[in-house]
Amino acid sequence: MFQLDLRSRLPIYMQIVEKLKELIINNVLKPDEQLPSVRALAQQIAINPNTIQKAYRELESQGYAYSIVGRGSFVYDIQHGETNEKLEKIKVSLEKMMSEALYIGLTNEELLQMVENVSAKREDYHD
Amino acid sequence: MFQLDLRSRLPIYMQIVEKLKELIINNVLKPDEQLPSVRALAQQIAINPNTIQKAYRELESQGYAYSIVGRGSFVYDIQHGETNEKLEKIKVSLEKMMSEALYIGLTNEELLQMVENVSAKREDYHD
Amino acid sequence: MFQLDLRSRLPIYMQIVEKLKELIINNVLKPDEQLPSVRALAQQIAINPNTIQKAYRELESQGYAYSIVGRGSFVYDIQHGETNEKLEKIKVSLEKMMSEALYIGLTNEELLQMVENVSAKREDYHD
Amino acid sequence: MFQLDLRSRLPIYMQIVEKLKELIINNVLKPDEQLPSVRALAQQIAINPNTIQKAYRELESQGYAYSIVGRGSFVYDIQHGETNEKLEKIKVSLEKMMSEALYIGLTNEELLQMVENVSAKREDYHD
DNA sequence: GTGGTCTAGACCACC
DNA sequence: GTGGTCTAGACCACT
Repeated sequence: MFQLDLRSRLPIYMQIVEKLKELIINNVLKPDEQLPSVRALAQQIAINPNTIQKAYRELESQGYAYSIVGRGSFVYDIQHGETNEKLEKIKVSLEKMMSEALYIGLTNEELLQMVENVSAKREDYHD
Repeated sequence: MFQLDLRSRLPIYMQIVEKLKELIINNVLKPDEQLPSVRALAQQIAINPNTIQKAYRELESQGYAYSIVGRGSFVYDIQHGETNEKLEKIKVSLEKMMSEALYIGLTNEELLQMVENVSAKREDYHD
Repeated sequence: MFQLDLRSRLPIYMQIVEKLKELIINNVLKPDEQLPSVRALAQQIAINPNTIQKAYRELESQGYAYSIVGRGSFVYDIQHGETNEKLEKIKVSLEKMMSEALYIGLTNEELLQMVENVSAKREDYHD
Repeated sequence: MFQLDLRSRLPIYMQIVEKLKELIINNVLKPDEQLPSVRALAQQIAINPNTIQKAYRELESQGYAYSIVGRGSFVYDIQHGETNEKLEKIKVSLEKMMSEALYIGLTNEELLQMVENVSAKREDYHD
């Protein structure tokens, strides 16, 4: 589940952030569900607890989780937050990346197909 | 043309890479066209030539340029190369980013609209 | 009345303190009026009595309540006490916060308007 | 300049954050001005560099500073950012604190005087 | 020399 | 038990 690449340029704590965001976005971890404890996850993937905590803190400042001392860390229900700024930023990044993909050889049809796949996948979660 | 953000977290050489990629992707710099010389560009944007060189090396390793000793650097005609790996990578990134955008509130319609915009823009370049 | 946010970073006992202070400040709980008993409040909001007790102790040490063994806890009539220290502290905090608000874009007019609103609200309580 | 209270409940790194925010808000540290380096400040106030870095990171996530590897940390020009959410939050806090101050015994006149003082102080900086 | 990452290990507050 | 703070010390990328 947590396959880290210790040699990657991407810091370990960011890799953990990415993995967890993916689980949250794909609704594997649901709003208000508890994340593994800092110590437990640290032991499980054999990483220093401070690194895990750094990841959780980053997740928190990105609005994907919240922590309560003595209780644990939990998935933030994004419905409660304002996401307009984030959305604008991600739209800019998306456009750049789409342009690059088309340049490299992705066809319009393939791109549209991707959009449909992703959209369909999301709708499943709402069942 | 080269407006760098010296305050960005993104290293300067990577900003230069991004700018050049954008020019290449948007067909401003065409295949086999010569890139500005390291010294010329360094002087133009008031940056250490070493930084420019680093950017050009990175551009090369990403498959967007090639250099001929004693002649200079040129835009790589990506059609000639194998882009499957790159394409697969970018597709993975694109899917992740689309999922995230939908998660934080982008609607399917807005996403489709973005795709159409980007596609339309590309077709213009081919005129 | 006691809507606690179990997801908040603020410890539960401090949330209770804040709520009670709000009720006292807004004259809902009047001087020398009895506060709900530890057990009653604990049951009402489904929280461990120890936590309530801790809140009451904090309220006491902040000068908003006093307790009589065997009788219960009561609202302290702050007019009777020395509030100079508290007042000085809160004035310092207020100035800091006002400066920050102005720095991030609040206008003088908006700030004045806020003062008028708060003042007007207080005068109502005296009716 | 940096008088820390090691026995305070407020973590050291947050005390540093508060001090620096104060300097920024009061225009002592101006936009794009360089903050002391992590190591330099750590040595100056005899605190572990990691703690300073944590403070700088927090300052960054609050939108008051930005850091560039190899260059240093700098004051963020808040004009560039969107501050509406922050402003709404601080307005709520301000109203609560004003109510409390009036309850403890601050008069309307004193409160108005404070507003004028703070406003006047800010206008001076614009000269 | 700059900020950033990571580890190992200690101690604290909260519940 | 939970997350949070702090230290000491090593190593890396960027300029």
